[in-house]
Amino acid sequence: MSVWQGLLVKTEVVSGILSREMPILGEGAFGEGREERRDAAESRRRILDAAGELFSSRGVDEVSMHEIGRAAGVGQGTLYRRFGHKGEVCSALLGESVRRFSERVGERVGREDESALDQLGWFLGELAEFSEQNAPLLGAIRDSAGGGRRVEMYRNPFYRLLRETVSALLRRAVAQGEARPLDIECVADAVLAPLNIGLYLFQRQEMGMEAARITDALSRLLIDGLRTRVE
Amino acid sequence: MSVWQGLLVKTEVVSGILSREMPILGEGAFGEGREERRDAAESRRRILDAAGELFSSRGVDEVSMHEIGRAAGVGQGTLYRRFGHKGEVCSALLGESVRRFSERVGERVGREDESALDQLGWFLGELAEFSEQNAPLLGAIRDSAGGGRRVEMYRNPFYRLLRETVSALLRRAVAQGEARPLDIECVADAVLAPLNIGLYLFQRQEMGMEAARITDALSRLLIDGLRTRVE
DNA sequence: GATTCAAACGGACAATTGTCCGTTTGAAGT
DNA sequence: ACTTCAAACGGACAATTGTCCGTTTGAATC
Repeated sequence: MSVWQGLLVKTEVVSGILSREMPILGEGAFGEGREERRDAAESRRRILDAAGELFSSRGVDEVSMHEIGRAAGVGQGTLYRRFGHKGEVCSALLGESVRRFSERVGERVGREDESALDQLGWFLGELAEFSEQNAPLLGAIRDSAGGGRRVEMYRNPFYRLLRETVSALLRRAVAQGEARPLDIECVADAVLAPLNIGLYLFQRQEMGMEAARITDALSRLLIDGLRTRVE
Repeated sequence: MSVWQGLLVKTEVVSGILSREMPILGEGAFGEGREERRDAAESRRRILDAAGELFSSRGVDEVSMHEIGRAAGVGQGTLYRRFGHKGEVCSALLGESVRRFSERVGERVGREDESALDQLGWFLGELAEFSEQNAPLLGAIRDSAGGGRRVEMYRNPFYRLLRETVSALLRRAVAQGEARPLDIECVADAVLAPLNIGLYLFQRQEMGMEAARITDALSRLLIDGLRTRVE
């Protein structure tokens, strides 16, 4: 069971590249096959309700899976059948936020009348804002992706959405002569890396940097750095 | 007990900025206070020997802390007194590699006769090579930095060494007019982020990218991006 | 309504991490 | 050599994660 499993989100980002239905995460609809059985659907809801309650009252890190099961009134088998690990519970709880984020991004990044690099700068700001708002859940998701799940972070649909968005913007920027040529696949990951949740929280909380300082520095480094030289 | 505790390494990097003794990690010498008691020193060695043996025969992820203790012939109390968690065992085992790495870097980055940005490009290549060589231990260290230890990754002396090196190079590049002005503190983290072990392994193994492709793309993005425009 | 069975259920169980605490010991001072 | 005690020792114990498996149930079919 993948971390980002469940709900489908219609994404129409960047000239059709992501225009097909793409599973993101969350509670609810299924991609294919039959619908969830009624008891299964109720367990899912009860688990997520209980988890949301416990997380907001005591903090994500302080709540164990057993505790979630107990509060939801379901056994361990049921809990782990629905959500393979705590990261999946957190991913499901993020569903609504991700949906809003991807819609907001889709609206603006779809337009081709605006500079691609400007849109990329705006996108990085939005992503920072998203991380800021959802830091506890994102942190727990990161924590749960260790050992055999180490690469899961980068294979899930949400990260792929981010990467496809950045790739598409870079592609357009290069095609229109706004940015110099580059290895788009590889650079897309590199552009996203400085906003990984671990580093972001460290800079914000331990180094005491303002959010605007971080996004400004990234814009200057990456966006201005990519821009074709004015000679 | 910090992840990077123990051994001292003499670092003379970049015009004296890191010239004082700086604790990095490892087995052996202590920074201050009395020496380790003989039984404690022997426990440490036995633990590290056993861990090294088990790790190389079965893989880091497949070995538990209890197993290490049993193989080393020490109790759990002793094991956890020496190394607060598995990440610290891995850090200690990395000691020798880190020492060689920092010496190699120190030799070249100390010289001011070479372009700072060229040195930065070389440094990123060395760092990628280091990650490649030590991927299993680095991965396990990353995994162990979760929950309450989420920021530990960025506070440990090894990461600080990396950041100081990058900062110093950026500072010199800006001072000499080779790079345009920028927020050095913030950009140093951003420059290092694309080489974090999780992403690096994903690109190498899952995306099938060659090491040279990754470092080339980073050089073009970051180094060329920072370079002052030729007008 | 009865039959059927894949899916869901729950709770015991195994494995791992990390802590606690009563006992032992190295080494410094007398 | 004897005393002293901070530090180290080991192993039981608590907490958490994740799996297994016998039992139950929803819903499609007859």
